[in-house]
Amino acid sequence: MDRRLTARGQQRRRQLMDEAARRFAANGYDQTSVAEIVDGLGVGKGVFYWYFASKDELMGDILRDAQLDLRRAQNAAIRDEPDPVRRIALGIRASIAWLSAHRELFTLFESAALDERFRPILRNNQDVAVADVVRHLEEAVRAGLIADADPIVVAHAILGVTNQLARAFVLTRGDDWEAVAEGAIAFCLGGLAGATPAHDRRVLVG
Amino acid sequence: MDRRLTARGQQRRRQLMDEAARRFAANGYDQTSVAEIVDGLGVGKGVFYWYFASKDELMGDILRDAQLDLRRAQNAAIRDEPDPVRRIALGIRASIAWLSAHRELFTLFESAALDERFRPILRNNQDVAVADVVRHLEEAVRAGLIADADPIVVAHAILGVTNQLARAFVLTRGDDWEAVAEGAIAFCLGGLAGATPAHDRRVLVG
Amino acid sequence: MDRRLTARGQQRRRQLMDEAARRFAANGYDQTSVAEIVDGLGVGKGVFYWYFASKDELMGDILRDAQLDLRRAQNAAIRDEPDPVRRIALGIRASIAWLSAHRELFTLFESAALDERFRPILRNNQDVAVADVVRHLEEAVRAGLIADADPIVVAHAILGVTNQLARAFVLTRGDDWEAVAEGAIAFCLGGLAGATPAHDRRVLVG
Amino acid sequence: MDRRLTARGQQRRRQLMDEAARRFAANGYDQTSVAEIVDGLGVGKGVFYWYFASKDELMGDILRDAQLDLRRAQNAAIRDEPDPVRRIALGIRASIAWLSAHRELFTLFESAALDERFRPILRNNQDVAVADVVRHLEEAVRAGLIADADPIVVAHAILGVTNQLARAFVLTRGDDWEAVAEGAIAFCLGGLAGATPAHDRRVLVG
DNA sequence: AATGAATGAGCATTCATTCAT
DNA sequence: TATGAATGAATGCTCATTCAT
Repeated sequence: MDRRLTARGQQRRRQLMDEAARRFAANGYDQTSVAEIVDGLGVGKGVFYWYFASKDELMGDILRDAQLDLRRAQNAAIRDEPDPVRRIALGIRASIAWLSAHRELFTLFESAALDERFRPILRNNQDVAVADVVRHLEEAVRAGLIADADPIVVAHAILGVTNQLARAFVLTRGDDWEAVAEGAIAFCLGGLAGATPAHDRRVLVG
Repeated sequence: MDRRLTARGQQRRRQLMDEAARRFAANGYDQTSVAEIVDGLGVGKGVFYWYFASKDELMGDILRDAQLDLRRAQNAAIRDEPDPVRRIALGIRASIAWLSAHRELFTLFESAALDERFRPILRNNQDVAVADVVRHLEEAVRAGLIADADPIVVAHAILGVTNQLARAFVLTRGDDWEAVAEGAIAFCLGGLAGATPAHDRRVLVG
Repeated sequence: MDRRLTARGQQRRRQLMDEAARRFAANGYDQTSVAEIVDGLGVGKGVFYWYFASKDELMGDILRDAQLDLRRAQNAAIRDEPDPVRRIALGIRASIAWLSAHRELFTLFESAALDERFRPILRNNQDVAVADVVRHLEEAVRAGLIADADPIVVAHAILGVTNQLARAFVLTRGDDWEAVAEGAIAFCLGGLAGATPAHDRRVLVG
Repeated sequence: MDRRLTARGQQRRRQLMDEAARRFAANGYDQTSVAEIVDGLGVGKGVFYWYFASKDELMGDILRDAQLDLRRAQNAAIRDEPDPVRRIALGIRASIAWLSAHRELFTLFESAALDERFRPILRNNQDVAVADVVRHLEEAVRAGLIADADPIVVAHAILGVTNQLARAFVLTRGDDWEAVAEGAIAFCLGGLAGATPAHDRRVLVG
């Protein structure tokens, strides 16, 4: 589906993606019909297939777009921060902020991760995210800032905390994302022991 | 659907639930047809509706059964352990062991949690799990064993670590569950700082 | 689509094939919808897909069935006839008789022969038919009964005459098939010259 | 759709008809979408409906054009030939030559002849062709050149041979059309007996 | 308890045609 | 003349559920 789109066309395409993302998140991909999406926009069914080759392709486009945006937000937040531990904390903050601002995309990520058809699209991205955190962790270990543990395991643990807290508090209860981010960062740094790594406490961002 | 079932009937019902759980986990609930399930067992379609009122009800039964079993495993592991921090660690171990032994049910939990139709069934259970951990946490705080932080947040963080590591290493890569459990427990206790709570290190089970 | 069918099932399947063949012949394959076929029989749409995996598969089954039947009729007509020229004449007669009795299948053959999707199914059969005639021709040449010409070309010419006369007179005008068969045989034997091959004239069957 | 067309317009119209004929022949009329045709030419969909009122009308125009051209070729080949049998032979030659030069139109004729929507357009023409051959035949019979048989039947037989050989050898196998024409003429003149009509053999053209 | 058969609403997708620019 | 956009009826096919036996 490679069409020369006018400005109006671009806009329509966006509308369709947004409407679809909203509904996919609310009711699930399979439970949402193309008819529902176009009806929600008050356009004919043909419009959909003018912009997307299939429902699957639309989903793929939504996911790829969203991943790119999330990644951009994370990188922007981390840029220029020399301290690797603070970089991790800033990444957690940025992630929760983004997930809070794009709740339906968060939901979409989670269900796509469980779906044979879409997992491949996400997998690569998840791997990149883990690799990023791993890099920070290794730097921090070398600098003696944190304990020496398998960085891949730790990276997954951090992602697990971040996602679960975002899901439980931001998504489900609508809590203030900054407080949630504080909690996530604190737990990741000190665990149950509540200790902070071996440098000053400025690491707690914000 | 409350039938007096013969022994053979009970067995048939089990077969159907197992076959369905396997397929739901592999291909998704919506992507799995009733026809597929009964064909997989080599029986007619009538059999299905003899034992279950609907596909949704079958899913509900599978989920409830599985939750009950997981909960039993967790309680059995914790029973008699006086130290609240060790209870948490034992709970993490038991959870990862169970998820490793019932991978398809783990997958099922995750997708059901995202599905309007089944979330209610899980929600209650998730809440109970959180409440359990919260109880251990509060006791541990009172005993001065761990730092004082919002126990609900911490409980969710622990669940997040546990599930994410189980998913990433046990489900996806098929790693040895005991090593994964060690990693999860270590991270939960000490975070990046790697400190262990203010009592002896025997807390690391196994 | 390999189902164990009861007697009633077999009957339904037949009904569907007959109804479909009639409509395909009348309006064309693409112009005939599955809905039309099942409505014509007063059954639900699901019935169709209980018996056939797809509309294409149904068409294939119809064609294969028909070819088998035509071939049987031809072979039955030829059996026991020692004279190769008479065998050809008998084959022409049998073909025109069959086409007259199954006009809608005749039409179906012709359109399938032009359709990428179904040509493969027919091609093989057409080749077999040509090969059969070729065999008779070669025997007749060896016996000095007919002139020596490229048998493959002649075989095609005979098929061309047979089909065209059947189409023009039996299908379109509804003429008596026996008279048409006489005309076809006469032309094939003698062409415009009107000569009959070098043996007695009993070759003109019937 | 009767537009005053500029030179460029005429050209566009031709382009569309050629592209469409090619695709209709290759994939079938119903299987070919208007979108496919205009995309193949790299123009917008509006162009199509500027030149043709509908897809059906386009097909009609293609068929009428082609028939006219074939008829012209046949007449040009026959003109000035006084011998009626030779006229028939020349007609066969001219037809096979033309069909060989316009294979996609040949295919189109055959499928249109089976289609309710287009048969009327062809029928008239086929009747004219038969009537032409009938006239030659009657003249030949009066002149004592050929045997006396129902001329309408014979005319159809001749068309059957011509089309079938053209289809089998020129279309399908790509054989040299002149050899195929020889075979067709020989069979039409002498049938299996191989006799040539009661005048000199110069009748075999070429 | 179990089977083969049937139902029919629902779905993704196609496509001839029209329209605004 | 030409384009991108839009329409909406129609199509092949699926599937949860029901029914007769």
